[in-house]
Amino acid sequence: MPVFENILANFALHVNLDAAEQACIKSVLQHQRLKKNEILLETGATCRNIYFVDKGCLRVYNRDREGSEHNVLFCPENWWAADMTSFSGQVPAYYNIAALETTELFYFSYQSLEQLYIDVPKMERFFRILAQNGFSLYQRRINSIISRSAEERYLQFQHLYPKLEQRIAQKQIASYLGITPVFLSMIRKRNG
Amino acid sequence: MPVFENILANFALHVNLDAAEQACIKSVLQHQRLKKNEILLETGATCRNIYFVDKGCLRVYNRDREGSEHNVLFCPENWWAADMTSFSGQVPAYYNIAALETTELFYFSYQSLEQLYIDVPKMERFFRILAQNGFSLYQRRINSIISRSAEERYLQFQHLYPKLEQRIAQKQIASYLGITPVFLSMIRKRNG
DNA sequence: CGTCTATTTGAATGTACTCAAAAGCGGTGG
DNA sequence: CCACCGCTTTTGAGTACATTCAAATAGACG
Repeated sequence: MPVFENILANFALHVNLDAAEQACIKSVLQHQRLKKNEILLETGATCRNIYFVDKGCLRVYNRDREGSEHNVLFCPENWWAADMTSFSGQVPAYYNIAALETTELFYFSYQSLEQLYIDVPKMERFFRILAQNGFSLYQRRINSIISRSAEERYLQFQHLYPKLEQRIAQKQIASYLGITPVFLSMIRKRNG
Repeated sequence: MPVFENILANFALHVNLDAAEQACIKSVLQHQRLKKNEILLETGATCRNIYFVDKGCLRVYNRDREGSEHNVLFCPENWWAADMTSFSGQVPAYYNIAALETTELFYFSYQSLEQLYIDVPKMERFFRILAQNGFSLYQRRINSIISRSAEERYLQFQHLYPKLEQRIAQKQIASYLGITPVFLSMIRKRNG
């Protein structure tokens, strides 16, 4: 039986839910467990669910024509993950999503979330705020990439995702920073 | 007297509004005209309004420690502009917003939009979808910056903002691409 | 028309990449 | 429990992409 503590705390960051609303949400929330490297979504498929990471870590990435992968986002505990475009329009996804560790998720299917917007209108507000926050996170990330050197971005990564560096492979971080693993290794050497 | 045609068409992309709802929206929509280089929002101030560009073009940018500016977004006709974090939380802004041309805007103040979410719940949906779309636009932009060369990004810029290149200064585009105006000039030379 | 700013051009420099090889580390099976 | 395999990280050398600085040219606007 899953524990709803983290996800309810997450909702509580933006909306106040009464017991009936919480019950309504719990009744449609689904639960899933992923092993390391398991794939949750593949480019071209439709992103049918929006995921809350209860434990573990996901990465959102895509593969370019040459076949190399680029991470756009890490989702450790208490982050939400989806290909937003694919999910909200129910169209083919641009991104892949995979587990970097053994991961436990809650998720809403597209249909159950649309119904939930009707049954619990506060959820519409919650996901609007969530999207806006994601929006501003990305806006700053763009800022960071266009205005800072790889070394500065690496230090920002450490700040945004405390302790994560110890949990995941360096090549994943390099991919997130937009540099090669070789160059990240050199940066790390410089920074003790 | 402003013409509501463009902005109503914009709402209609995501929600169907009846005459009463439209009237309600019109009654709180405000209008503003900006001259070229006029500033709409400055870093540190609170972003009190969310703007719809009816005519002209805005840029969203910030200034780094060394004093140089970095554009994160251009907003020509039919785009929405705000510092989302600042607006949605009513906290100090990270970005500046300024006009690249003579620009005509519609806008909602924070208070009037919060009230509008109550009076016209469809607007909650509209702005959730808007934020999600912005979110996915940025996600792809990050992808583009971390995986493509400056030259490829320049070609993508031309595709995302057709004709805009003719309207604004090259140094603005260079700032958006995260390169120097000098290097953009070299790229343009190569591409005929 | 003159002034101010933007763009172009060129040379030298620095940042980050590729390729290649060696070293380290984690898991699996004997 | 250790040895081996495969993958990740490190190290080094040479290269490509993008920058800085400086000067010349072109454009915009009062």
